[in-house]
Amino acid sequence: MQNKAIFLMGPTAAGKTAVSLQVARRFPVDIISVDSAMVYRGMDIGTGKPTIDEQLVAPHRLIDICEPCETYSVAQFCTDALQAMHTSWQQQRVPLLVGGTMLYFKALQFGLSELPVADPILRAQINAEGDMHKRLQQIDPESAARLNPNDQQRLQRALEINLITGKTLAENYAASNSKPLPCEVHSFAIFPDDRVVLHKNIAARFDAMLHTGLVPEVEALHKRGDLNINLPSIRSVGYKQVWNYLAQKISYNEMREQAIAATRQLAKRQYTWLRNWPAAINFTNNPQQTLDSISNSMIHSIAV
RNA sequence: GGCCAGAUAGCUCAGUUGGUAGAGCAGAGGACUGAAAAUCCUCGUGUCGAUGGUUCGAUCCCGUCUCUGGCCA
Repeated sequence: MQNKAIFLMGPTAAGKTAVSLQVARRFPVDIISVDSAMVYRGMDIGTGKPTIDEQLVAPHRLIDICEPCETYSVAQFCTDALQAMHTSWQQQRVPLLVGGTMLYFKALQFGLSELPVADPILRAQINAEGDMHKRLQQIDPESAARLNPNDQQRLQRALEINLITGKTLAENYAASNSKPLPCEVHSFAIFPDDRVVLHKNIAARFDAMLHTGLVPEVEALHKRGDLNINLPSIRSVGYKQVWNYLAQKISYNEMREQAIAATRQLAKRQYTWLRNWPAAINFTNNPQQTLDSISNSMIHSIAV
């Protein structure tokens, strides 16, 4: 029998967790988180992590797998997710991949090229030398033309790959065959039809996070001493704004407004991914649709 | 009640020595190969508070009114 997997995608605050738990109550699935922020330990409230009780409904993978001082990555995710999926298949269970980190979904399903891992020392060097766009023009004009001179992050990465491999980005892409996911994928996406509804949900959800102790949670991270605003963990939505509030750079009210706005912007980028998703998606976009009917169609799709 | 300062984009404000206006934020769309909840690109017509007057022409000058701050009573 062909291995199968379910993808459940959707913008933040769309209700993915509730749907995944409903499916888990009715079908033997392992829930694999596809979320670049839930991987960090100690970041629970702000990432909307399933609670301890919720995590008991079904096995949850790729949650709390690294420290906030570490840097997780797409490539690491692909390795970890694939391993978790194999475990599920061995146990005759179906992996249910749930999350909103769309690059992770894409890389997992369609594969990544084999490229060198990030090298912090080399990156620091690249930064110190400055004028990344000009440098890239000299060694990889094609990539330099494609990248915006202001996109420091991608320019840095392109230079890094060049310096390590001695080859251009295109040459690297061509040289390696990216491996697509070796299974049948059933993709679902949920999101409110009405953006106003989503925006309301986002604001209500952030206020709920504040009520349940987001500020003390970030305060604990702040006090550790080994974290800073440049880390991927602390830069994530909500954490960054509370961090700035604790550093007395913004007021409580500004923190709240900015965090909610940042969440909306995140959701907007997630909508862009979903609209242009390269594979067929079973859109489940009616906000009135019950958990039961959504989970029904998901279970039905793999049961046949 | 008197005096002063405001009233311009959803918000905060800039500006026009009189020729109907522009930034930041928010918002919308897009890109996306080891930081991706990141990073980056594109998009700005709004009775310039209301109403009279001066003027070829007023959001800008003058009068009156309304509202909001502040000060004096």
